[in-house]
Amino acid sequence: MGRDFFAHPAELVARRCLGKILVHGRTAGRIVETEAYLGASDRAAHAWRGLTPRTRVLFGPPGHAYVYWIYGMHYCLNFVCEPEGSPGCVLIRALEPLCGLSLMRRRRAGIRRAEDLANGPGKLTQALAIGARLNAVDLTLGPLSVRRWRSEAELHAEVTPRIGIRHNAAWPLRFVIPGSPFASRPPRRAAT
DNA sequence: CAATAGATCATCT
DNA sequence: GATGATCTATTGC
Repeated sequence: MGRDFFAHPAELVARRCLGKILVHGRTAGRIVETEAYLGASDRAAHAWRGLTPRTRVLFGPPGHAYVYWIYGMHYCLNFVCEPEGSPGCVLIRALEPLCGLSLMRRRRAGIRRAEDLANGPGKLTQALAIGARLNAVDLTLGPLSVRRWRSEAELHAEVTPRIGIRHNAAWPLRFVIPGSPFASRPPRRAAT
């Protein structure tokens, strides 16, 4: 996807990312779950406090990766959205593994089910080997990129509150492909 | 199945 | 010095 794909409000880009393919080297997966993070109005967003050394990338031009280290253990991957100066971004929360499955299994030792290889923000960065070196890279140049799968129409999205945050916990900014077994939370079984 | 503890460190107050 | 956009293993019902 080119720069124009990312140069829109984060909610819109988050929705449109569903079904797209995230590629890094020989590994790739279909994006099945995303979350939008906004700017100064969104206390859950890193950019809420404004421009700091860490959030510099978020205030830059769209179409770049924002990779941050969290809980002393994990990396999370975001796509910078909106025009330069506006810090909205999209957190990639889960992938359906498509290419390089054996490599992913090696990176995620001990995982048996394919559904568990990349069904969480920290898991997918481990499976695709996404780390601090990829912070601020341009997604339109590679080696990290987002691609369209065939000419798929915009998917219907299930919209829910975001996960794991304290502030604005009710805002409906999480987008999931309905029924996907690769989302970070399994679809609730239908009531009888 | 649900709840919880522990790992562990960059970032900002 | 506290906090956090998490994951895994373990415990308890």
